[in-house]
Amino acid sequence: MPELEANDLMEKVVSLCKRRGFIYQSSDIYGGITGFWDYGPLGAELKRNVKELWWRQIVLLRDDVAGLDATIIMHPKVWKASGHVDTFNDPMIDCKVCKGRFRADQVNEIPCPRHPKMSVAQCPCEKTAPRPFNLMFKTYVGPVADEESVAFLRPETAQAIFVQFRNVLETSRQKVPFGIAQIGKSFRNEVTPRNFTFRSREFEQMELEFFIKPDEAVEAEAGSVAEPNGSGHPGEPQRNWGWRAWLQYWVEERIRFYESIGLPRTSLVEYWQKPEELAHYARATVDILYKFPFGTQELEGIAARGDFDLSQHQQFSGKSMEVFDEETRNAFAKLDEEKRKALWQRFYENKKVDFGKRGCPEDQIDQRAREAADKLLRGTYIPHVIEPSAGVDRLVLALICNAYDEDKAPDEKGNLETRIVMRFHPRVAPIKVAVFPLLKNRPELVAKARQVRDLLRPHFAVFYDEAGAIGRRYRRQDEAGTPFGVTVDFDTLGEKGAALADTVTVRDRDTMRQERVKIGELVDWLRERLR
RNA sequence: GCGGGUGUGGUUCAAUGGUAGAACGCGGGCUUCCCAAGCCUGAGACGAGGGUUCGAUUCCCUUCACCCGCUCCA
Repeated sequence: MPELEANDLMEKVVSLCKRRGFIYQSSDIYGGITGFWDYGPLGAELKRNVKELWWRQIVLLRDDVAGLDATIIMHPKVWKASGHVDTFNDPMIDCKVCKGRFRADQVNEIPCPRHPKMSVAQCPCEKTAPRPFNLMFKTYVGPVADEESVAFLRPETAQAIFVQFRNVLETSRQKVPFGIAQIGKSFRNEVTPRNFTFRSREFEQMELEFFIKPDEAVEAEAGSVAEPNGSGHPGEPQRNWGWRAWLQYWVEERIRFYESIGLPRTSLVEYWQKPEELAHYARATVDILYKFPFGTQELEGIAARGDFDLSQHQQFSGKSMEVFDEETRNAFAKLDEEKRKALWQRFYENKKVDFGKRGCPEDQIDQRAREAADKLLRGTYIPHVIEPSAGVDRLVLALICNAYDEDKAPDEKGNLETRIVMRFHPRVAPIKVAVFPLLKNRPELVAKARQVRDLLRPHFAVFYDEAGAIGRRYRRQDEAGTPFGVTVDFDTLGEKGAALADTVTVRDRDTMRQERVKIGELVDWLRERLR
């Protein structure tokens, strides 16, 4: 494709999305609503395919991940424990002059950026009144809208997984290491939704919380903790993997996934956050970015979060989030005294740091860290977690941007015309195969084509079309990204002899070349190419 | 949240203080033996609200949405 200006490309993508029914503005007839988008017929299929492929890859094809489907509204304490309420509930004051935003309770201490000798409270700049600034959508549960009934729409799906950790553990017969996966809607009242669907206020996430043993437990069991070699897929999980190896494993697994649905590796960027960028509870975070026309932006974040989340919920709920791990207990029992002591010490030191970060009272830190280290030696610990967290909508947008292409194709008279074609990977293509009678005014062709449609329909997403010239119908499907077009012609009816009878042409979206395939073999032929 | 820009059929664009046009697309019909062909025909728009005016899609105000730059982004 000739290099398009990024802005032009986005405009073309947005207009195609509307024209072909991938994405519309929410509440379009009322003028739209900022930050909300709807998926039309093709978009809905595309998005479903993405979610199903993720679920298949993460849950169905593995022994060690279980699924979950939790509610959007949860007990408000969930967001207390997670930190979402406190971090974002502070009233903020915006300065209209310097555009700064300050916590209302700090304006007396913070110097004004324009008048550094004065505090924000003292400076003459025009400022807004203090306003609550919380990115969580608030609602009320039950008929009375008072403070008692306040609840929030979840700003991420992850917390539901932590909250149901105990239940899943007990009913799924999983043992650490294992994961819990969930796909679902999340809501953030973003200040500035921007870039089409990239940052929306209502969006969908695909999140996995993969629970692993603390490194000290791994070392007790395996003798040492594997040092990942920096880059590349580390292969099948091993019992000596600590969090670093698991992190790398999931980064590579996820990149492979993106490649498997058609995003070339060259379109992706793997970004290891610098220590100063990390959230306070994160040990490491790797972003997988996609080179969107409007910039290289995050598709997925893979965070090593230690035991922060489960610990928080244990503290706030009073319910234990610990697991008893027989292997760990037995391993520690067999260790010599010196090694056991060394691992105890290391775990204890790490715990002290963690408790400190979580705001544990100074005078309790030491004792609680000791208790946790003692428990570890008896095989009881709070699992650590690796969290691959992906945005469905931004992935769909990436697939659409990646698929958009223009090339030149000859029309009926042989003149070259611009052809817009969505080069979706067949796995994600909304429609897998279109079926056409070559001409619609020949009842025999139409009848046969409908038979072929009915034959394929139980197996694939099929679109049947008999309107207009055959070339026009091919082009329509090019814009929908349909990888295959099946045409019933006169050969199919046996007019050129028995050898071609009951064969159809299959037209390839990308090459526009055709191949004759027997109707009886069509399902298998297509299935092989749609895998 | 701030500043700038843009809002006309599904899409992309025109014109106008006095009946809003086109191209492509879409529906129906004819035609057509493989890549947006042709013929006939049909449906379809001034983002919303207010104001000025005899009359507003056009001028003014407000609002909403989208785009660009800042800001924000657990």
